[in-house]
Amino acid sequence: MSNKTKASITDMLRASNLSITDTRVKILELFIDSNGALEHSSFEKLAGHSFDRVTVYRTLQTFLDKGIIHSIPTTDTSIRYALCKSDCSEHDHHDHHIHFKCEECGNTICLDETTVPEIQLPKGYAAHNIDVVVSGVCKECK
Amino acid sequence: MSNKTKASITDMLRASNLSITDTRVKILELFIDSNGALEHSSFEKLAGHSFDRVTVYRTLQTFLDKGIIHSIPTTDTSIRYALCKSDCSEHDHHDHHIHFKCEECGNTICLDETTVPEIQLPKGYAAHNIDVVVSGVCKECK
DNA sequence: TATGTTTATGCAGCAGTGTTGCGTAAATAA
DNA sequence: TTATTTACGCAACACTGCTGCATAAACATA
Ligand SMILES: [Zn+2]
Ligand SMILES: [Zn+2]
Ligand SMILES: [Zn+2]
Ligand SMILES: [Zn+2]
Repeated sequence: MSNKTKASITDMLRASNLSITDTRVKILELFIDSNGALEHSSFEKLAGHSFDRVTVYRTLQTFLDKGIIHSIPTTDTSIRYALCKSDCSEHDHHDHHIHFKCEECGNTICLDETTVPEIQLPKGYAAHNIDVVVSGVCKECK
Repeated sequence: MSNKTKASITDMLRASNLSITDTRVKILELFIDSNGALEHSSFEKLAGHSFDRVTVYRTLQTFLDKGIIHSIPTTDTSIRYALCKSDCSEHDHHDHHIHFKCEECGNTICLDETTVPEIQLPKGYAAHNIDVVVSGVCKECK
């Protein structure tokens, strides 16, 4: 982790009116380093048990609220999170990209270059949010 | 539950080479009656604690394996299941419809009349399955 | 830099969820 | 009806997510 990245992490936190704490910086570092979606249990493993489970929960919830990360739906019981790259803010997420889950390596990634297609809903349904999760084989594993 | 439906339930089970047991019949009845997606905890409530939690888990897993039900991704930790209406079979699910989760009533339903759109993936990615979950307000709640 | 106030963290404890092993009961085959 | 196969129920366990509260850390102010 370069000093440059560390500086941008503190900037991110300040921009969301969050105080700079070791846990928050570390979790953001993990997001940046991982370059993909992380599930909850990953943080404890990756961070080497250096902070409490409860703190991780609260930190992720805070990041979600502030529009720093977004959650990705899964068909298992874990929730995955990834950094918001567009300019999301508090109560105003607008990540409109597709998520890809590789069946080989298990990684889930944000396909930032994609956009979710227009969905034609039956009459009477109003859409607020659309989640598209594609599973298959990623370009590393093919 | 009419006798006619009961007969078709036993047919469903026989078609998948599953023995006819009270639990399996009851769970299929609940699916048919609910007309939507059920999450795990629903079964225990709806069935009035008439069978064990473990049995429910195993039954749902069996139904998933046999292509009788499909799972629907969520951003919470619950998994929702719904009956497959197309002719899915063991190891060969091909439900290509959109799922809708209502933010008002909380219900999740299969929009059987819809089809998932073509998704343009970046080079190197191979898609096996596409899940589209739209959240918003359903036609009952608007 | 030192001090007071606000905020985040860690811990203990709890409820809910999902899994495994094993003996018993039920369903199917004969 | 009996034998064999399969499913069920129970006990026990691990994991997950949450809450309250005391303490520690971060921030604002002087
Ligand atoms: Zn992969
Ligand atoms: Zn994403
Ligand atoms: Zn509704
Ligand atoms: Zn469906």
